[in-house]
Amino acid sequence: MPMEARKSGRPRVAVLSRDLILETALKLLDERGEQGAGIRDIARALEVRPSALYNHISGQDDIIAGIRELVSDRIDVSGFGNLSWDDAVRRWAWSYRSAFAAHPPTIAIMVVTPLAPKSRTSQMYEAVCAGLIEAGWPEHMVVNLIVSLECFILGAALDHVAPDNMMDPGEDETAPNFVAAYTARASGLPSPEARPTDIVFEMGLEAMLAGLTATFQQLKGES
Amino acid sequence: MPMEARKSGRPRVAVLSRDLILETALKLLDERGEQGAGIRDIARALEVRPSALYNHISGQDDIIAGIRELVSDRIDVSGFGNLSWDDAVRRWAWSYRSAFAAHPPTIAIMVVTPLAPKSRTSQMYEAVCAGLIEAGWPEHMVVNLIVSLECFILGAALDHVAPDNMMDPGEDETAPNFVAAYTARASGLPSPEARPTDIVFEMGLEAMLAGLTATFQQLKGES
DNA sequence: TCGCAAAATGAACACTGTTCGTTATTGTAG
DNA sequence: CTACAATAACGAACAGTGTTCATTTTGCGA
Repeated sequence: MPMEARKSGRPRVAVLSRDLILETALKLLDERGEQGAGIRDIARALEVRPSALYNHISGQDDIIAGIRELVSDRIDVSGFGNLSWDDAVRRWAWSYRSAFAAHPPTIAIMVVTPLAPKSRTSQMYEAVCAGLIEAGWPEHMVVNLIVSLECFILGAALDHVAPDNMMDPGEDETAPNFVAAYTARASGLPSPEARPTDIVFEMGLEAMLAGLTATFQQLKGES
Repeated sequence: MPMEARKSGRPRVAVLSRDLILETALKLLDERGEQGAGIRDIARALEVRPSALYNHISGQDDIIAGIRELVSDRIDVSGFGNLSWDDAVRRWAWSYRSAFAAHPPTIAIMVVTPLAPKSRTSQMYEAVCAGLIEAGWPEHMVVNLIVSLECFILGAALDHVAPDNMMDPGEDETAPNFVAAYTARASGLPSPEARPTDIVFEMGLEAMLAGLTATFQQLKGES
């Protein structure tokens, strides 16, 4: 750990690598959120100059795409092939939400960044596809099913990082039904430390799975 | 429309207003997307200096929050009180997705920005709450129901602005099921110009509504 | 050993959102 | 009507962002 200024020129021992940069970025995201994980923050944490990072990554978008890969590793696909398809989806969905809720910036980028072939994210999709096809879902429906679940999951991940009271209507006398419903919601929580976002996620996921299960049984009934 | 440089000091006729700034920002977002709608872009479009905007808005976050209000106006709540609750939700959800898909930046901010009392967004929630409560949904469940639908809608809005081929696995031989499912999806489109995101949205929404309808009927059966 | 490539620092760029001083005009109170 | 405070524009500059490119130093392969 050098206490003096590092010399210009190639170091004797490599200081940086792509993986190190990505792991540092993810760590900063975890600790400080989006605002504390910029190029300069990462460079400072690694005790190099910001421009040194560009020898290993092409830019900030590259960092975010790499973080996405790291986060994808946290998505639990172990249920597919071992549990019923809907239980496997439950496990996948909860772990998926949890993985991305910790890193909101990756959500917007993930939705917009083309998938790199042979990436970890690609392998995650492979496991889910294989599980659903094996369970009996028609091939042409599987990707749509995954994406629609993902829409819900990613929206829910964003919801999970928002403050719990951000939808509080206060004492708005122009919105009496909204106020009453919001108040009633708080008194309907199973326990004081329960997060509303967990209730929302379970409600939405179970509704989707119930609907998909009905579709699935209809398809089985037709064949 | 002055052809010469505007003088320093208060103008004889007001040049700016909060509404004008917000409408211009929304227009730029529509035309150029997020990258073409910054403070300097708005100022340039209105032929003033960037700092002049700060007499009417507190900052960029304020602009985005204002845009959110304008976009909320485009959400169609007319079905509530006039249609069955699930048909009203369908109309709301499709218009909601459409309104926000055009302005991705507002999604991230909306999820994180506390709701201002008596705002248009608040009125939108009031209409939805009133409709669902009138239809018979228990008060304590209504907000959770709305938020879970919103999670899906906002995720789907993000999905809708992404390129259609961003999930293309190409010829990845390590992901055969994924490749097969992706290929089969393309051949399963109802028409060549159909957007996959519309299929996804309908599939997910209908699944959620089917599940919620089952829950609703269960609640009615219990009472 | 030599030459080229890699990887670090250094210097600077273009751009962002924002603050605050100056200028010119309006609005309000006496 | 006058004086002063408030308003709203421009001007100048700030702090911060991601990035490029030149220079320096070292590793690696032939």
